Amino acid sequence: MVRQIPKLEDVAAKAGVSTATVSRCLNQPEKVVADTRERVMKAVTELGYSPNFGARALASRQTRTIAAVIPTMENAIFAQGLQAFQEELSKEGFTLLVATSGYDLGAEESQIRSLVARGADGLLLIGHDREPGVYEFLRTQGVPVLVAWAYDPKAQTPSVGFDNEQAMVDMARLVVQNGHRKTAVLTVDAAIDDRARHRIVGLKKVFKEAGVKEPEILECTLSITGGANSFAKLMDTEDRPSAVMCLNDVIAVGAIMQAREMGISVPEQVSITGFADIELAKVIDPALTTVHLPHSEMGRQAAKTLIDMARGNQSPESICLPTFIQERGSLKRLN
Amino acid sequence: MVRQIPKLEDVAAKAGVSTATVSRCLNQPEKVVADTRERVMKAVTELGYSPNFGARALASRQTRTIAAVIPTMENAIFAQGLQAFQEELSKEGFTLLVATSGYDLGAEESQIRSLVARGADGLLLIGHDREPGVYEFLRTQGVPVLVAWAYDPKAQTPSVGFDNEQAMVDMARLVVQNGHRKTAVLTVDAAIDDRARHRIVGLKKVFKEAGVKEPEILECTLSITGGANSFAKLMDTEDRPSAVMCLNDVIAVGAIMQAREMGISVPEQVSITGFADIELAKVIDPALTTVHLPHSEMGRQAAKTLIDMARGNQSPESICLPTFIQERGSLKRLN
DNA sequence: ACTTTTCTTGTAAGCGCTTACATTTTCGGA
DNA sequence: TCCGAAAATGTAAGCGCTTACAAGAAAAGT
Repeated sequence: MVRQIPKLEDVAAKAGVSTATVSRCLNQPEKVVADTRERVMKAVTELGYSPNFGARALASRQTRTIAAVIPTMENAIFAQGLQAFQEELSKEGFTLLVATSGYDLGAEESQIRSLVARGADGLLLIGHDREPGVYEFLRTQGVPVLVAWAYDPKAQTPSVGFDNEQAMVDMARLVVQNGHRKTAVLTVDAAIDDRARHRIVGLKKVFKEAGVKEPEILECTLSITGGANSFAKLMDTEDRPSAVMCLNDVIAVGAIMQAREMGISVPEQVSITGFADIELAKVIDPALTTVHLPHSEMGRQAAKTLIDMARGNQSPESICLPTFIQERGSLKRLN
Repeated sequence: MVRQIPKLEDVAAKAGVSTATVSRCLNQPEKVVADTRERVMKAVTELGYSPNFGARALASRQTRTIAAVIPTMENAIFAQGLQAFQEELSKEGFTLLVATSGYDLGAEESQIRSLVARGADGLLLIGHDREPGVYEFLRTQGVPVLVAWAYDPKAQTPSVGFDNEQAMVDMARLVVQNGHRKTAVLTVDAAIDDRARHRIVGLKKVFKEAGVKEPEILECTLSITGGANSFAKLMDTEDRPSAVMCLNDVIAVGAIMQAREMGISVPEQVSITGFADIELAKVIDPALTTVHLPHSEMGRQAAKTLIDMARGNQSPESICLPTFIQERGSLKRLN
């Protein structure tokens, strides 16, 4: 004999009120007089009642669920931000639906569609780059979308992030000021990644202004191994760069490990810089000079903004959070 | 003028069939003759129809959603497993709802309740330790629960994980075989963490068998800083241990960094071991000798089992995955 | 050709909740 | 004490989908 899951009606019967009153107790308690409210809440507790999600979503046309599609959970890049995002959502009574795309635009699109079909009240995406059709789809579905990890006030989609270009300008300046003239860049595939592209724009600008030869740019997969392999290729030349700017901490860590492997000392023989300032950056030896990103703050602000949007705010302000250079030991001043 | 989101009825009208037929096309296409099916699918595409989640959940009493409550996303401990878990779910058409507890039992319980209220078809939890009331609640709600990161065939709740005790037995044996006689253990709060407790049981057993003095056990918070602080305390004595066994890679990394800070060389002056084999373990110098865990496999198997349970399999088999010692450089053989 | 069986499709009754609107109760003021 | 406004509660109509059952069409026997 299966014990039935109690429904609103059961609570109503037990408390001797109508279902409407029970519903009000749960959703707008101030509209119910204290006496009845207590009676109802007692019945709720005794029955162990918990509202049916589907019914609630159907009737109220909202799920109090926010979805996020991130490239990956495996490396720490997005973890801290996502954690803060989730915590903030949770505080506001929202739950988080997560999917990963593995940096594949097609996979991302199908995840987006699936999550939207799941009734997400809002969607968090990383970066602006994706097929226009996706935005079109989202518009017809009426799902609020927010982009994180980027800041572009001109874009259609609001964003909560930081200025990738400026952040890289800062880093490139530091590298140039430290006397580096022959440099190289290790990046992920910039064709499908607006953040990487903006960073590259920023650093090229600096090199141009400073009248320094543009760095060689090498793409690699986003993993320690990817960084290591590309770094090895880079060092396998006569005329080695004195500084390798990695557009991502994970890649930078791969580079440092490969340097160690090859017996190249960092930063004495080659300087290496990162981007993101994740936990790994402090653990690697030498610790990484990198661009510090406001991970948690970004996650929190994104959650707030998205909830705001889910509640009906059509045109939220994009937010640009500050970044700064976290100097550690992997960048050396040239004499 | 807001463009209305199309519903099943609209598709039915456009295709000239009943709503039931459309529903069948979507859910059991083999029950509809090819000709009509094509017509319906065409209408679906043209209208850009996507079923309403709430209505579907209400009518079919399932959400095709699986929830996971993990201690944290910030450090990499659970990330890899969670990623694999999500990927497997996604393959089967399920979506993942995530929440974090911050290693707080109370927070975990409220997250569990919230996720269950969200209509999760199944729930993944880390470790067995929690209030009986939680299990009671889950039972009355009829939500299938699976425990990961542990394996206990005797427990009520099925599990997909590994033998924490045996894994630590292996590590402790190795430490003892390497000639260490004075050792210490750095662990998280074992009172609320069955995994840590089992690991401790395992290592104590080994020391007892070997007739070696039991290690001093020190608790610390689960973070690099936590590990570093406790390690410092440990080293701040006359009679330092020759090996510090950390029940977690994150703590071990903190210990190694602190050792570096204090000018204590690892493993020459003190050996350090970890547990989990996350990315950090390879990055830290010296690389960590640690217990390798089948993160991805565990995530995948957990997803499969949980989906199976959500589909009605009442009593799935618990799964015990193998672990092994990954030797790197942080454990030294004493002469 | 006609009946029986098997497929397809349609009809309509919910699923459990929210909420506009109707009704009843409460309460202050004359 | 009575009246009207305001507050509290109730009534009932959906929300958009699934699915048991009914009905009609096609296939298979006889």
